Amino acid sequence: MARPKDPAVRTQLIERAAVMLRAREPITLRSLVAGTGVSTMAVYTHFHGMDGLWQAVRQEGFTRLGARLASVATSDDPVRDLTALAAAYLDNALTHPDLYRVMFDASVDLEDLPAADATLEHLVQAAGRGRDAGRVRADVVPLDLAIQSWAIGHGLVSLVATGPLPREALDHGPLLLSALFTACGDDPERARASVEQGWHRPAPDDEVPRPG
Amino acid sequence: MARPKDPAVRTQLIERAAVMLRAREPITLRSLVAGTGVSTMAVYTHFHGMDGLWQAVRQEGFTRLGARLASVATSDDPVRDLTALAAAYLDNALTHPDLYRVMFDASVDLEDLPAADATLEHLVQAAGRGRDAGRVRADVVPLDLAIQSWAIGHGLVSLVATGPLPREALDHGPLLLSALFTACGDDPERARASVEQGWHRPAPDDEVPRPG
DNA sequence: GCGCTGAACATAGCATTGCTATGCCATGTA
DNA sequence: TACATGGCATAGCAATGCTATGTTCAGCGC
Repeated sequence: MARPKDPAVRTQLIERAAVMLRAREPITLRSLVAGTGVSTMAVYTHFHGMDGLWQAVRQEGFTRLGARLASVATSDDPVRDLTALAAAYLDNALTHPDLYRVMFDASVDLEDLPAADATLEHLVQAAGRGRDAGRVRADVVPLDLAIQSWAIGHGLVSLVATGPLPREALDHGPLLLSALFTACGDDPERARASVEQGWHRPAPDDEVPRPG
Repeated sequence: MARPKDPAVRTQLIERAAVMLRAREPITLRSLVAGTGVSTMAVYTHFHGMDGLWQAVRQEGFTRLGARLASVATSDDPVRDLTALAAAYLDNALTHPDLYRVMFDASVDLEDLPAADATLEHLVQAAGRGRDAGRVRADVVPLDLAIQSWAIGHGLVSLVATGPLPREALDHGPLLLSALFTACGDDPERARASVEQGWHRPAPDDEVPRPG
């Protein structure tokens, strides 16, 4: 009955926005559609304006983060796994700092909550396995432990990626995590060993040439 | 030799920007100077443009945060004090969420680093007293403990103030802090008691009517 | 198979944005 | 008191997000 939207246009614009974000190019309505062959109106048919585009970009950021976390293999050591998830979280944020900032800097509106929850779910699963394995006390709610791990990871990486702390501050991660796991009932030395196994120093930023 | 700048204009503009930020009004060059009696050029003579204004607003945010932290009384229990500083940090961020976002959301440029360091210094002092009092091990570097406390506080409050977590997530603060202090050598029960004394539930947001 | 409907898309123009060029004038110095 | 210098006001610029209007093309009834 009418001409259908081209889904490729939507993904193309999101992808291009992500690329421009990474290249530190300012993302304006006109610069976004320049070179794509579509006009500015496409942004309005697909996203209802620039706000909707940013929301879609945030969604894409959470999707990629979810994929990154899903790629973390689960082992028979849930504490190690939870640490590895936190490390992957940091790594993702440092690899895509601009995308990460868009995800969390702007006020997260209600539309984004499910995406954020899906991210958290990965941590909740690992925390649950930690409880099942007896590594943390039975009265520890997996969601709580997940949130606590998230707060540590987010606090560290946001102070480093877009904040005042130098990159070395990330080295505080293992101590903070093992402190948390110990407080939740794990044996201190065992927690420390698991964290050391799961932790890996985040990779340095990809070098992206600035425009101009 | 020439007409001196009026310092009152500068503080007036910063103050007005903070008020507008709090009222969630969009801060534009023209809306900022509207009603002040000064023209748009004042922003350029005093701040060299809007970027400089935002920088000054960030500076003001750090200044107020520093004043808030300075108002935290020191006691004979450094662990309690460090907790109270963290609680004051959260309280400040929740009382001025928009100012807090401006402080940390935008890339912190080099000009802002001294202000951020001054904030951190309050925590470093308390951490140092904690070490002097033997509450944490002698090999714990005060700066490290301060950064770790900061990461916990910032992670929690930024996920709550401008992020996806509900306000109740702040209740994880005591556990995270006491876990940290315990990991740094304090007696677990003693740490828990000190944290409980220093912690106070942040006050709810001031109700500010939205424009329009 | 054909014309109609209606949504996707292109074009053009709007108000508003941050910024700059220019002129005026107050103020400290000589 | 005359001058020079920099703060401040005015006006206008390019660029921004958005909307009004026109054009085109996919899908349905006959």
